[in-house]
Amino acid sequence: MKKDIDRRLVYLLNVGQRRLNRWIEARLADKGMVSSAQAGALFYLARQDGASIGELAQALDLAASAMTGLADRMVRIGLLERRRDAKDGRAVRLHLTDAGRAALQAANAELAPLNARLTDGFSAAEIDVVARWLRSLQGKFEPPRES
Amino acid sequence: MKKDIDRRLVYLLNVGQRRLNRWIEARLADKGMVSSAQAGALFYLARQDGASIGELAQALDLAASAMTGLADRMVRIGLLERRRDAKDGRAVRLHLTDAGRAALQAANAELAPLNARLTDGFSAAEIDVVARWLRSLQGKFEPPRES
DNA sequence: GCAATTTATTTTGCATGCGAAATAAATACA
DNA sequence: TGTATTTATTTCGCATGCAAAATAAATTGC
Repeated sequence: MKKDIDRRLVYLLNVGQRRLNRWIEARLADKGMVSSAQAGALFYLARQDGASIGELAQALDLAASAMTGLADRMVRIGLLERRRDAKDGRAVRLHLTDAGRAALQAANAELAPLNARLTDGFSAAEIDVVARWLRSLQGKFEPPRES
Repeated sequence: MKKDIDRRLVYLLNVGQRRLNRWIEARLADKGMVSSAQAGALFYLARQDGASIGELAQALDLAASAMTGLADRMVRIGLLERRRDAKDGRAVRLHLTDAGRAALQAANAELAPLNARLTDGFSAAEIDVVARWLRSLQGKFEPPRES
């Protein structure tokens, strides 16, 4: 296990994230619900209905092309509606459908206990450290600028 | 931002992991190197050459089918060799090729400063908390048993 | 010894995410 | 005004990862 030292955090982060995601997916899929990525989009649209692809991509830290695909699938299964922006013909605005709102409620309910589980066994101070570390990654591993 | 409270850690973990991964990929890809997932397999095989698909899947916390695919691609580009186990005809043992060993060295060198960057700005005690938290996810979000 | 079961891996089909190149609409500027 | 550039999104091809079903080689139990 000694050789792992240099990649310990990378490894733990990778595995942790994947484990959590798998767990969420399994939990939601059991009940025929929306996936984890889709839930993220629903959560955001709940607050900002009509957000554009670009806005969502930025909020979820996704490449625009990934957001297009995610939106595609969500439109296909009836959770969202695409509407061309009237003022700016390039932009696409996404709107929750009734089914989307229902899915959001369901996912919200199913995932409500999640945060408690994530913080279980750690003090508030410790969770602060964890959150600060996770946030620090965003600055440290900024996508390379291309301007 | 208030509504985000319930998913803050999920979100930070997701974004943090993806940022880090993107950064690593970009760094390695620039120099025509191996991907992040492939580097993980190389690292493991460096210590356990001849490990089976199953052993690697377990070590990297991947589904067996994902490991098959990863090995496929690595064999295809000449980093690994597949050899049927002589004693157990079901098992496949993976071996580093010379190209694989070279790629490992290169990736090792390129990623050496990574751990320092990951811990930068945090005390050893804080990093311990982070590591403990990340490890705790593995127990809390264990894949559902099916026995 | 051999049918039933277990174990290791593969195949298939899909979602997610990325980067690079292509489109299309708006804006700048000459 | 009309061309050049910028901006928003999409398309394409690919890697990664998962779950479920299929294969194939051991192993168990009788």
